[in-house]
Amino acid sequence: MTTSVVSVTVDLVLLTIRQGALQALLIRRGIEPYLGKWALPGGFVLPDEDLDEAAARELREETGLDPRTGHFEQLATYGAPGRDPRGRVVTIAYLALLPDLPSPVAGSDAAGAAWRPVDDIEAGDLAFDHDRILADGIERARAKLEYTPLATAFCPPEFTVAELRQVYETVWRTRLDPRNFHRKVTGAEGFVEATGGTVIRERGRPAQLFRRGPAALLHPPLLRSGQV
Amino acid sequence: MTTSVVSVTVDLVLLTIRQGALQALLIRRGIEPYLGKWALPGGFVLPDEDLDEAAARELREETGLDPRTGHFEQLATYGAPGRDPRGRVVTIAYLALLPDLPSPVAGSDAAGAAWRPVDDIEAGDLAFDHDRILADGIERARAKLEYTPLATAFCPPEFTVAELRQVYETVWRTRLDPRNFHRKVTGAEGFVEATGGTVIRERGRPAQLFRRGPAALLHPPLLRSGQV
DNA sequence: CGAATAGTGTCTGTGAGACATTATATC
DNA sequence: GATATAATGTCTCACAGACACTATTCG
Repeated sequence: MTTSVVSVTVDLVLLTIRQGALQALLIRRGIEPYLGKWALPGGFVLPDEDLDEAAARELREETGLDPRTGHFEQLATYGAPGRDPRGRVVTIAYLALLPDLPSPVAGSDAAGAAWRPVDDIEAGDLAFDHDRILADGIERARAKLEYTPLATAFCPPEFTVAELRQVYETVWRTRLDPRNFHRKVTGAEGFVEATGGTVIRERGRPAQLFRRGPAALLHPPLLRSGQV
Repeated sequence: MTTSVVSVTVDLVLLTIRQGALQALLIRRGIEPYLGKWALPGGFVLPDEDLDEAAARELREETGLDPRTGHFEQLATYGAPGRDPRGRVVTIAYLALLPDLPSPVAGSDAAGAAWRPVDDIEAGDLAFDHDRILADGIERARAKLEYTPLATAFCPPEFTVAELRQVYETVWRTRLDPRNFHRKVTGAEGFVEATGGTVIRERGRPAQLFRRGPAALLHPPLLRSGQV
């Protein structure tokens, strides 16, 4: 039996909603290969580190965020033989859904880091196979909004129904009926809980504030196929 | 930046339905560590092999099956530092849903291989962290039957609605109403297509034969939460 | 007051689940 | 004939989507 000795990295698809657009955190590479190109943040797994730990450490290093903020999960693993010119590198990609951060890129050690609207990133813009990893992450996020309450991961701890609706509209790139959306969100068991507070964003009637509820799955789900 | 040099393997969660039970293919280990213990089939990734290729090769070696039979997808990656006593081994697990095979374990190179009902496999029965990998695979299969037509992957190329229903009943461990199930399956766009043939399994009215349809997702889905 | 946003109510069509009925085979 | 399985139909309730209407703020 032949063993295959390879390097193992983690790469992060960090998604947030800023300025009404779904955005991903990218870093500008400071070393070869792909020097100067944009790439997903990531790095090598340390010898005594579990994969989740490595991803959480990279998240802290790149954003200063605690992985318990928002949502964090393993996405998929990529290991085509030629994906890194330096040799055999297998990367485990992680997906994080984050609220709009006050200090976007706090403690980044990369040459440069920036949030970029995912619609502005075109095929070939990113180093390695990061185009595909990013696309897979976005698709995972879109699908998960249907059956899980993860849209709340894009929101601050307290949010209004309208803000949650804007998350869905931004991620799915659709328009949703505010009245039906309100009824479905407040009717789905454990999706959101009223905090009792209210807030006025611009003008109009004050909106109730909610926090995320305890449900792990949405019953009934909010389907993209419908028009809500 | 420190690189982490590790070995990379693929492990397979192979699921089928035999004798009315959801069963997984296990091999009895012929070498240390865990000599004599049951484990998931798998092996090292070869130097010039993509991960999917390695998993497909292992599938062929263990079962003689072509990966295009049934359904095949990446499940998740496991890499806790102590999961293999020989050193750092990261494993990418794959999930396959297979029809009941005529020759269960054709060309296996393992000391012994057998289909085992998953309900008979208890915590601690399997080597390494394969208990958890198997559990993750079963849960993935259960969830995917809701929103995708993958139940057909457990069936031969032509099957009856009753056989498809038995797949759902076996995987979900529930009873489904045959009449409502028939209406929902034949009503879901692209789930199944009638071949025109009929067959009599034991006695009773002949059943229509179907093949899998072109749909990748079920609209509307078949939800576990309901009673069908 | 009007404009804007938040939230509730009402109506209609469709699907889920419960279950009756008909169809076609074997014994 | 009886029995078993397949397939269709019927009924009721709940939810989805469309959209009218009320509530509460700012200017």
